[in-house]
Amino acid sequence: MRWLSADEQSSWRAYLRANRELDVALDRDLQSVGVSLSEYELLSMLSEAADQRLRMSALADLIVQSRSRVTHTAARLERRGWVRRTPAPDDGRGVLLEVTDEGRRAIERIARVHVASVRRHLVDVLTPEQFRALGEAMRAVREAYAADPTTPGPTG
Amino acid sequence: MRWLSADEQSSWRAYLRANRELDVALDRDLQSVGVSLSEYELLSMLSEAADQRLRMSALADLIVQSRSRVTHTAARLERRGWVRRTPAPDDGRGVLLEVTDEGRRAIERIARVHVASVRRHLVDVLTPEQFRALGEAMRAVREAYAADPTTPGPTG
DNA sequence: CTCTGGTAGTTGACGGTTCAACCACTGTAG
DNA sequence: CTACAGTGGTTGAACCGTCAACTACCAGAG
Repeated sequence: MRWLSADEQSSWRAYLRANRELDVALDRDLQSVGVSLSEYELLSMLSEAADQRLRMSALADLIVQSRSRVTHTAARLERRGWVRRTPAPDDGRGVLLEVTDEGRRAIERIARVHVASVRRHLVDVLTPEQFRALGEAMRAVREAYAADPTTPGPTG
Repeated sequence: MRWLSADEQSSWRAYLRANRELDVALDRDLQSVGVSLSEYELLSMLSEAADQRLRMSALADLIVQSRSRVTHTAARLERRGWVRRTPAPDDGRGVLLEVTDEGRRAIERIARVHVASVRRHLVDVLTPEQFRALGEAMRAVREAYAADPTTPGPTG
């Protein structure tokens, strides 16, 4: 069994801790305008979609969340009037989620806060090369994950 | 207000998604031996400490979790007999958490699974340079976070 | 047509995290 | 000594995510 070298250990832990700090910082900034990061992710994917609507399952895949979680999150956003459910025309099982006008206004407002937050805590604290390298590495992780047959993803 | 460029957007999203995938994969592997990632982090920090004991607050800072969360997690691990609370000798408010013999055995067993998991989903899917660059970037994020006066950390 | 296996989404219970109080103790000021 | 602000840690309720079950529907086989 191969353990991690001291350097590897250090990098791995930096990743783990920074990750949590970043999460705390981003969530804190978003909470100040009343949404969580996962709610924001859902809203922003939706707002970028053609017609600002997506199937529940497509949404779940995009933001890497379980279907169940998307259902719950969508229900919360629906209660706030930011999102609306409609049956999918082509598939009787499917549901389309779409942004309401009020939701659209909310997203625009929130996006400013969020982008500033991402810059402040991540993008602007790295050199452009560092940030690019980070992106490269994370894309590689995603590819490996997608290619791994034993990781079916959260389909709950 | 400066938005993110297309490249930045792409890297940021890769980070966000890969992050979640990694979390799912690592947690899944750890669940197979009956612990969560945050339980494991607590245990491993404890087992590396001098005398295998740490103050609750020191532990919380190390693993970047709220004090409240550490209290709850420790209570769970205590119920399993892996960890034990003792009053701190030098500070009447303080509590030392220490690993039990049974806990020590459990950690050794679990560490093997976890290291293999980290290698498989992260370290081994990157080139050594990519992984080093990732570590560098994350260390920079941590430094910036620590230097930021408005991020007091989770002290709940 | 029925049967069957698989997909889309929802539901509710359970378990972990967060949040806001809260208690106990420390240490400094008067 | 008392007063008081600050720290260490715990508690319980509310909240969110997970998990397993479930409904409804689709699609292919016979």
